[in-house]
Amino acid sequence: MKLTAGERDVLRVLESQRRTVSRGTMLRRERDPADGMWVLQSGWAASALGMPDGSRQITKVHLPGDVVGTPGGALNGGVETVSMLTSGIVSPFPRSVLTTVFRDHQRLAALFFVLVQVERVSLSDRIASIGRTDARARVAALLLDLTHRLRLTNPAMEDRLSLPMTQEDIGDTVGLTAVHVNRMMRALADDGLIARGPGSIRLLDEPGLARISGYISRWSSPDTSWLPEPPEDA
Amino acid sequence: MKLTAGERDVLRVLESQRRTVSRGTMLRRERDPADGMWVLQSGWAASALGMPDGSRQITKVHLPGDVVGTPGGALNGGVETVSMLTSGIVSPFPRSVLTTVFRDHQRLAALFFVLVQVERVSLSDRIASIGRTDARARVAALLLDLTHRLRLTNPAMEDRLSLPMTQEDIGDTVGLTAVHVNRMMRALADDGLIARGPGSIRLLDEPGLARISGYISRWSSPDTSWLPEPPEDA
DNA sequence: CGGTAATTTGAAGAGCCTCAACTAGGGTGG
DNA sequence: CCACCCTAGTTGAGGCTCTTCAAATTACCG
Repeated sequence: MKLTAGERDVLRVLESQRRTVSRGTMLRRERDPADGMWVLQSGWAASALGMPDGSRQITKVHLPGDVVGTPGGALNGGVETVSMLTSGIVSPFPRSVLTTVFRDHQRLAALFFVLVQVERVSLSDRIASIGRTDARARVAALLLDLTHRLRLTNPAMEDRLSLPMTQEDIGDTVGLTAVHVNRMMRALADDGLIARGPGSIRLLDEPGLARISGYISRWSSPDTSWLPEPPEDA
Repeated sequence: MKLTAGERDVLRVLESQRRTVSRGTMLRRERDPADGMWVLQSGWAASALGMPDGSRQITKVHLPGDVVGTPGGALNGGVETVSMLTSGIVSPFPRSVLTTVFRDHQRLAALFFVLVQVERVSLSDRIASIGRTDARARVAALLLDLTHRLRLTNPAMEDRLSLPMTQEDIGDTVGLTAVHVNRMMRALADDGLIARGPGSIRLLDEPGLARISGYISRWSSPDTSWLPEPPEDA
């Protein structure tokens, strides 16, 4: 789909401001007032909920190119803690831009709608993974999910996944303890499904991983046939 | 927030068609072509994913008034199976209406965007519940969630929750077996947190339920301050 | 090169599942 | 009108998965 000049202008505004953030930086804390979203230019981030007992659940791992903190665009209270898993660069996506988009760039607005739907499906898949599959399958599903998403922006990527998450992070994402994540990674390696290096993992048998995890790639191009026509450019 | 005459017209079109459906009816199956969404006029429905081993995970329980099958509005393939938990009435929400809304009713489009964000937050909460709390807490959180949502449309509702889900349904929602759901309901009753009747439940101690489940009500009114102005009516 | 964070491994126990049997209700057909 | 059946709920026993706690090893960073 080709963007019009006007649409490109809007998106370019978003990249005008860039903020370098280090690992562990919290872009927003739960209950903070929500003032907008971010575009993650580089680095990995995570949205997480804190539990009363002190543990946390990562609800979404954000990769470069993702729009981060989308609930902050539309909802008042900050619902999730957004923090950097690695150092990186973020561009603020203020609410005012969202207003402009919905007012003047209908097609772009519809695209954002699609974007959130894709996120929604992704969350549904994680619920199914955590709720109905065992530990090994959950870890496998996460590895496949990250790999497929990274391939979208880097088609050259092969079977090597550079994974800047600690086993604690992984556990917080798939609902396991770090200790058990460690055992499951070992199990996957013992079964020849993956090979582990420092800070990276090779997926030796993607069909095998998909089989044990029930993973289905949903990252094909979404439907854009229903989008309204963009307004004429000046 | 007051809707304009034009906006009301669009929404009224959605209610023009009504289809009566019985319990168990599948509005859409996974992988079916997705042709749109529905407005659930009455009855309860569920969106679910089927797992390779034959089990299923309910990703969302839909109550009267909900827009059901939102991914089908924006995405091509049907990703979830949508089925009726009770008999009820649904109104089709075809994609073409979504196109119209985004083209001619910017503020309404933004409202839909907010709606999906609310859904997204709800899914995040369930992930945290399933991933990081024990069985009793998960059941308690579900009961509270349903109660709070029903109160939005029926403020007169007190502590009695009419619950037309089987224990199997509940288990599929919170990631447990029906057998264990049964034990947890009994435990909640033994602790004086709930009282069980046939087809309904009384929440005797909502603060207590909230405490053990870590449940936080997010169903306060969403932020609408950022919405663009609606177009002038003719 | 020292100190801290992250990973790894073991042992024991808790939580949830599986299997199985039994009960209660609600509808249907004889 | 009752016998029957099918679904849903209930309860018990045993086992497996995952957690917890603890300690040792390795990697990383200043």
